[in-house]
Amino acid sequence: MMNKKEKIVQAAIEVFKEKGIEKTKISDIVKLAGIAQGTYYLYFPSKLAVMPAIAEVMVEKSIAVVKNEVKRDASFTEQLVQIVDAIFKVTMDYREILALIYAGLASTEHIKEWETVYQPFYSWISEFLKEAKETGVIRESIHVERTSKLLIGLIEIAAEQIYLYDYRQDDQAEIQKAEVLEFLKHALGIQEK
Amino acid sequence: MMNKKEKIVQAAIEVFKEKGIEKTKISDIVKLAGIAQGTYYLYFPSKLAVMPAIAEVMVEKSIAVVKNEVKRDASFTEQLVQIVDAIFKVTMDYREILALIYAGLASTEHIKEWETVYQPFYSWISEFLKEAKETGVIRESIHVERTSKLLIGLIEIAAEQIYLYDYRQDDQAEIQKAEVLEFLKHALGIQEK
Amino acid sequence: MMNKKEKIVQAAIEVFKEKGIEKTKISDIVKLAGIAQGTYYLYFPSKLAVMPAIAEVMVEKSIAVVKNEVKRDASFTEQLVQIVDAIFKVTMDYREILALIYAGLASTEHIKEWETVYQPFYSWISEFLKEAKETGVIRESIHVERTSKLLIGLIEIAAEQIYLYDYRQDDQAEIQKAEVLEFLKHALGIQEK
Amino acid sequence: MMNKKEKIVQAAIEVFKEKGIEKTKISDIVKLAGIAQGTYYLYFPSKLAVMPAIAEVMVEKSIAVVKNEVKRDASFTEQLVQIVDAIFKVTMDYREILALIYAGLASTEHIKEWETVYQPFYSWISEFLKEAKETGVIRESIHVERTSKLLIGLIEIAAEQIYLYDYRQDDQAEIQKAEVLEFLKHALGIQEK
DNA sequence: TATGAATGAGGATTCATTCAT
DNA sequence: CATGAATGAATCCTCATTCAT
Repeated sequence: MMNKKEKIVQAAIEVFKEKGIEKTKISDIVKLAGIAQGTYYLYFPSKLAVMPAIAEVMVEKSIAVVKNEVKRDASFTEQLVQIVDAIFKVTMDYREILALIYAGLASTEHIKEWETVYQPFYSWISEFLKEAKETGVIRESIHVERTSKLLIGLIEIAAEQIYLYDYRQDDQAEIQKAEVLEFLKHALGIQEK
Repeated sequence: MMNKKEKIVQAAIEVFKEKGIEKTKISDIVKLAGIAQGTYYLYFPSKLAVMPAIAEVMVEKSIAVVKNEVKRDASFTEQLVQIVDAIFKVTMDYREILALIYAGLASTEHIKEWETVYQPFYSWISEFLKEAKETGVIRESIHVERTSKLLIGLIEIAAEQIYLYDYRQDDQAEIQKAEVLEFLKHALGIQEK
Repeated sequence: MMNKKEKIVQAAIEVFKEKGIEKTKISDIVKLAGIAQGTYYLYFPSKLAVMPAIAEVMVEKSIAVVKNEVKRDASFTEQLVQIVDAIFKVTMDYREILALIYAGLASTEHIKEWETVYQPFYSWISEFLKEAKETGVIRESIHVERTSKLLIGLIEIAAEQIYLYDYRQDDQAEIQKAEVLEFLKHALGIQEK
Repeated sequence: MMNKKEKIVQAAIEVFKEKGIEKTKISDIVKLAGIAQGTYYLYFPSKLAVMPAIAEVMVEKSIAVVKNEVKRDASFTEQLVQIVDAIFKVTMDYREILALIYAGLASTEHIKEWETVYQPFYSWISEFLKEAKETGVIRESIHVERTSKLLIGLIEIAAEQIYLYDYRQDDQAEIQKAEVLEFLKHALGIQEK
């Protein structure tokens, strides 16, 4: 049984996703969470104050999807494909929330928390790159920490562009994935036999 | 002497930058623009309807900076360095307002206009890549239109990461620029003598 | 045709009188005033901010009633009777408002305005006492300004006691009036032939 | 060691005095009293229900001060001076809370209790007047019960006027006391050899 | 075109009160 | 008796939008 705070965060994610940030009413969130209006304010002092908690959950979800999709015993290239697939999937599913987290965090003092929240994701990718670098699969000159951020950022951007610009999403998504993958392979300097 | 529409757009940029989207009132904008409340609605049908016009101005500024910084007679790699410099500069200067535009457009039906507005920027980069591809400076497999979007997106993301995560901005910015440049060179498969 | 501000003040007096301060909603006031909810806030920044304006109107009403009831060509004692009658009437009619003006003013920063607002009433009574003192109708040792305040205060208090304590108001009011009149006559040292 | 009910009353006096009626929350009161929110309702059925208890404590304080200041073996006039001094002192010290009580009682059905609560004070003054009347020190026509209320009301009003209207309180208070005393002496028709 | 007073729907927030423990 | 987490009704105020001038 979830505690009330978790219920609120889950409900908030759901409703924000459904309605967007402006249209969402606290009453929608608490209705879905199955609690009273006032109870919300026992846990969060304002409408926007859930944002950091949501951000945390979303990043956890992203990591979980990536960890689940990626087969660690596959080849590096295969794993890269899986990572792109996973990030595209998460971004497509949750792009509205991700956008509003960004806007929500940006419009408050919570923006500093973003780095902390994303850190586990970066760390996982860093580790992935580090192994590949050590086995010579990617170029020697890669700086794994900084590259992990560029890599995640690039794939997210690529996924968002699909959503923004293309309406025939299904095939365009595959084309864009292929493009970003090709881009990434060269960027990482993959040398796989 | 600016006409009223321009005054509104300039004032809106100023106020949105100052207060963020939620906190900005039409009354703030018209006060700064020196016009009456009702006059706003002669030019824009709603609060968010000014966003595309703002976006347009901002993208024009971005393109102007890029065109100004890039020397078209330099080598491809030199021009790439200049492009990265230019986009970093614009993003650092206007990142707040750019985030707002994105959020503002995203929260309305105006989001489709984003592509139109950004198109001249993409076109310019596409042309730049096309020439390089024709002269064999970058790899043959590049799809210039899609790559132009990835390239701009990647550089912007890289610049934003500096702002988000690093406080010692001056030296970190240079390191990040170098990293993204290296990343890009490999991604594009540069073959320069 | 009254302007909007006056309409609001009149409606506020009416509704406060009817419902008391806690139970009164802004929506009640604007409904009675025949204006929109938001219009209220064009003229007064908060619910309690009408209070000084109400106070002013109430004191004006009090003075008007007194001036209307008192026949200036009657004897001093007769005029005193009329003053007592007038203040009792006003206090009975508007005691709820008077109480909440007092509470409302007291709970804000507006309390200093009270003196200004009551001043015309004091002045009128002062003048009345001054004439009587000059013609030797009341004792020589009277300080007219200070006594005017005591006199008004005493009559108001006497009227309020009736309201507070006695339910058979009609006859009790007459007894209390007689008592306060007797009290006052001695206090003023009336010497009327 | 105080019992819980007393703690609540004391805390309520403190908080109401500090914040006024509207701004005071039950949570403030219980926090200061050092008890749980629910415990309040074991002793008082509503927020305003504590008002009569506060009133009682305040009136007890008033009576105690009067009894303490007044020397029963002094002459009537001297005792009158002492009564005026005592009521001025109490009113100056507690005028805010007294105003609140009045407003608080007035805004509920508890107002009827005010008479009961004040009764001991009235009785004490009545007794004082009765003795004076019997010994011929004050005029025969005095109705002692009704006059006791007028007397207390008049002195309180006089004291409040000092607070409201005069900032140089020290000397003004003495002048006002002298004025009200003179007023009272005549009103009561004192005949002291 | 320009004005700015007027509108009124809408929702975040508060807080007195309850009740399961 | 005591607790304090939970409740949810109640309302002030905001502010985008309109429209008579």
